[in-house]
Amino acid sequence: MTTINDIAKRANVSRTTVSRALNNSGYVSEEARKRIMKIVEETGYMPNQSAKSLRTKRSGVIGVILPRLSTETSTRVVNGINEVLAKEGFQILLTDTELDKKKEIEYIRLLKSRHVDGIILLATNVNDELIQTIRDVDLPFLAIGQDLPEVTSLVYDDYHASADLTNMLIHKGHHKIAFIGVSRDDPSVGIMREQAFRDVMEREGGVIKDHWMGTGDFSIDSGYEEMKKILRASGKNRPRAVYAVTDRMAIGAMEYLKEQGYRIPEDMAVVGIGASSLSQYVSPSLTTIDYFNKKAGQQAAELLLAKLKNEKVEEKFELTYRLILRDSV
Amino acid sequence: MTTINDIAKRANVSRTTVSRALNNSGYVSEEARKRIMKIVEETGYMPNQSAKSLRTKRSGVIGVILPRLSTETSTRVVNGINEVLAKEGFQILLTDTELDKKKEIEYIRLLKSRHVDGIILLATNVNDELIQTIRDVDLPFLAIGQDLPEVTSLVYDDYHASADLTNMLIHKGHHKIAFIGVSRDDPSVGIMREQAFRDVMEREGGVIKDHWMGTGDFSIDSGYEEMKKILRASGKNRPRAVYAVTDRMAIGAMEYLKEQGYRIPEDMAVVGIGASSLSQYVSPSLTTIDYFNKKAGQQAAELLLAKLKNEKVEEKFELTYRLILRDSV
DNA sequence: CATTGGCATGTAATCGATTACACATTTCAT
DNA sequence: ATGAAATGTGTAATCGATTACATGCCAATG
Repeated sequence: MTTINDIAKRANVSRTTVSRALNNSGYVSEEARKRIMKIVEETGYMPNQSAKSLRTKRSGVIGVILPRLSTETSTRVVNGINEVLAKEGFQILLTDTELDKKKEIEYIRLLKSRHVDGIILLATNVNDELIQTIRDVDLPFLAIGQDLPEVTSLVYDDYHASADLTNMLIHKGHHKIAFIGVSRDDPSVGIMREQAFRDVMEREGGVIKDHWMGTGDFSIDSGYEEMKKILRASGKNRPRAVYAVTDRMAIGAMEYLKEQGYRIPEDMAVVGIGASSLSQYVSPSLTTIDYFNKKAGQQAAELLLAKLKNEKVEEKFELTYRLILRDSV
Repeated sequence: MTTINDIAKRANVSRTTVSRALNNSGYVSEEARKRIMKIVEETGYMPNQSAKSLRTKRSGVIGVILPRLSTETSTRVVNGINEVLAKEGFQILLTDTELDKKKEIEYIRLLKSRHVDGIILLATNVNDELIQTIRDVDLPFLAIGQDLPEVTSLVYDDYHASADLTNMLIHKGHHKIAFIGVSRDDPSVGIMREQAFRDVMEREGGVIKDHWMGTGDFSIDSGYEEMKKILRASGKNRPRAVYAVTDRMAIGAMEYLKEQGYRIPEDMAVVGIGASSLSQYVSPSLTTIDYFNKKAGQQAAELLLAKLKNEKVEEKFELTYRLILRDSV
């Protein structure tokens, strides 16, 4: 492996000059610069990033913490992040918490020790230890998906998105709507979306029944199972629509409905949230809400870059969404 | 930021002893060890990885190079890789070439300069400069998806998978099969799959016509467009089945067929490759081939770990696959 | 009792970069 | 002509860890 010293020797200068030439800092004669660059070309020399990072305290690496590596949402966000960061010469150090809150905290520390320049967290929950850890590591930090106090957060407007979706159902004539949510550990998905649903239903005179309210775990299977439970518990007085807080659960619900011979949307309307690629190609195509995840990733990366340049950035950002009306309603 | 020196001072030992305690190397008295560990706990000290890596030449980071961050195949593979590596305390440094061959090479060098311990490349093409670069960086290296000479490669058995799929179509009574492939830049997908198709068709008396052979670009849209072209060019004597080399293109083709009122599979059978989650939920569900991408990722990671431990590993590995028969045939 | 070897710890070199500071030379304004 | 400013280069310290080598102690061995 060639080092800066090798280059210096071959170019007959000190390594100081090589460093200056490479980083465009200080004065270097045109002559020396050319000589150095030529040798750099020839040898394919690349500065050792560990050494550089040790000295400068910057690594050109951004840590990204995901709840799950294999969901479309995560992938899209990472894609957006990467697009922006790669352009600026940053790399992504990826970690996957597998939805484990302990790991979330552990990884924040780990990334710090790995000298990342900043961290983007796709947050799924909010708790004091997490906030404390983020404060401790004292790095440019960005959260996506949950509103973390005193942390720059990009949040989806879950409340209004959910309210719009519910409203739409009601205005299409559905008053009896089943709901498939998730655990309240996840404030955005588990609480906000449900709250908006309940608020709108109440305001607009919809019918809410306890046994029409299911709780899944984000998976397609859980959507299927919850739908089954709801219909079995309902008997004759069944809901005429079902609102699942994620596309995957909505698609699970659709599967069960189709199996049981219900026609969608005539017998039962179905809606989800997320605009997954699945939602577009299932039959009938699923009405859903697009959260523009990729754009969220891009914006997060841009904000992080601004922070790295010591620009002041606001603390809260609300992301936009779009209702996509399709054939399932 | 606390360093090893801070710990040493507070524990009244030299940093050598702290290092030994932390790495379980050499002798450390039980007493000293306890004192050190206690302070480490209290301060939440984590060794600076840049310094460590500079000295030891190992970073605990594995570079992963993807052709595209946002495909299901990539995601599954990365997921498998991460599962295995995380367990061993490795992190993933992610790069996305956006299908650019230049970047592929650039990133290999970059990862080297970042001191990664090894590289896993999801390869999409094979060329001399690539091989040369891999040889140059001289790192534990693993390729997935293409057979790179003199590089440990995990390859999908594209030829036999494609042959099986074609055979299946023929034995279901389809002799007139359209084919939607991709550019020959990609040996595995662009050449092997087509070659197997042609070989089987010839052997089994299938009908191949030039205007039944399309070339897409992996996207759903391109599947749609190619299907349109093929049917328009065919007139009355149209194919009775279409084999697209990826699920996404198959789904695009299905979209067009459905739009035009063809019944699947009665009027036209459709098959793809990849076992995407889409394939399961489109209507009718798509017959496809599962390449077990996640397992491929796991195996790649395991092999890389073996290499890191200086174990000898073979150069070529053939991955298994599974034909999934669904309703589109 | 002298010697050997295990245990515990410390000193200082080292990894490969950046950078404060010093020094020499050239340029330029007054 | 002269001092100040600009230009070009080098010396050596530094970042935070690991590790070869040295040293001292103590118990066991013959």
